[in-house]
Amino acid sequence: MRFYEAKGLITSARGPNNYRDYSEATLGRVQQIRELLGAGLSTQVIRAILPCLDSPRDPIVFEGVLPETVTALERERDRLTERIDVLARNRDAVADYLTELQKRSG
Amino acid sequence: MRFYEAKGLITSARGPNNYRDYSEATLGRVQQIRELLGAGLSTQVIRAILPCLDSPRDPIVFEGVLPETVTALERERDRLTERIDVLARNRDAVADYLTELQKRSG
DNA sequence: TCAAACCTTGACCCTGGTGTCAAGGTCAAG
DNA sequence: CTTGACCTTGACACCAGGGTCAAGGTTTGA
Repeated sequence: MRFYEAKGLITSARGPNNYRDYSEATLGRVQQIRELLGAGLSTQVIRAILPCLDSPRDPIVFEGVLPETVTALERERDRLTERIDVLARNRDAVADYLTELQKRSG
Repeated sequence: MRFYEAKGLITSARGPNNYRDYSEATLGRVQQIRELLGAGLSTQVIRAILPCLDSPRDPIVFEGVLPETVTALERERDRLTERIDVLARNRDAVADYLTELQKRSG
């Protein structure tokens, strides 16, 4: 999607035709982005954490990371953990309800 | 929010004034709804799973549950688990990246 | 050469979840 | 009674993520 490009999530090289030329790594990233969007993350959060997600043919860079970036990543990590906790708690509630239902009908 | 009421997530009794009268249980539900919305769930999913989330002063009902409802809940439970897996995987990737950074700078 | 198939951009429209604002009804205090 | 604070509804506008469609350029193949 051009939307992702406009948001700075992916970059595309342009041929002399002005046609977009997606690298293999970019296609892998698109998969990751769709997965994360489907999981409820916003493009802002995805853009923040994308650099530390390994994708095929696109090694992670560890040098020259700003302290500001590190604190932002720590914050996103914690927010992800909170989000996971909320979802897990409610998933467990649904699961418990279902097992209770089965216990009563069994 | 009236939005939640329009979506069928909460109900409000009306006094003779036509003013909304939120019960204590409803206020608790609003908290849950906000939490789930913040975690990236849609109001449709929330409406589906709300009935099996216990809230203060509002016991869960186990009788007269349609088989259709049960399968819907099982589906939502599985979708929640998928979502949690995606988030946990990426959270771990961020965390691993951060520890690797610290290892290199330490 | 010429048409079909593809790409580009830009302009729209749509759905969800929110915020705000105006026009009116209701209530309590002065 | 009157003023101000609250509530109601409906109509907006907003942002995010996405889809579609027209107008124009490019490539490919007949």
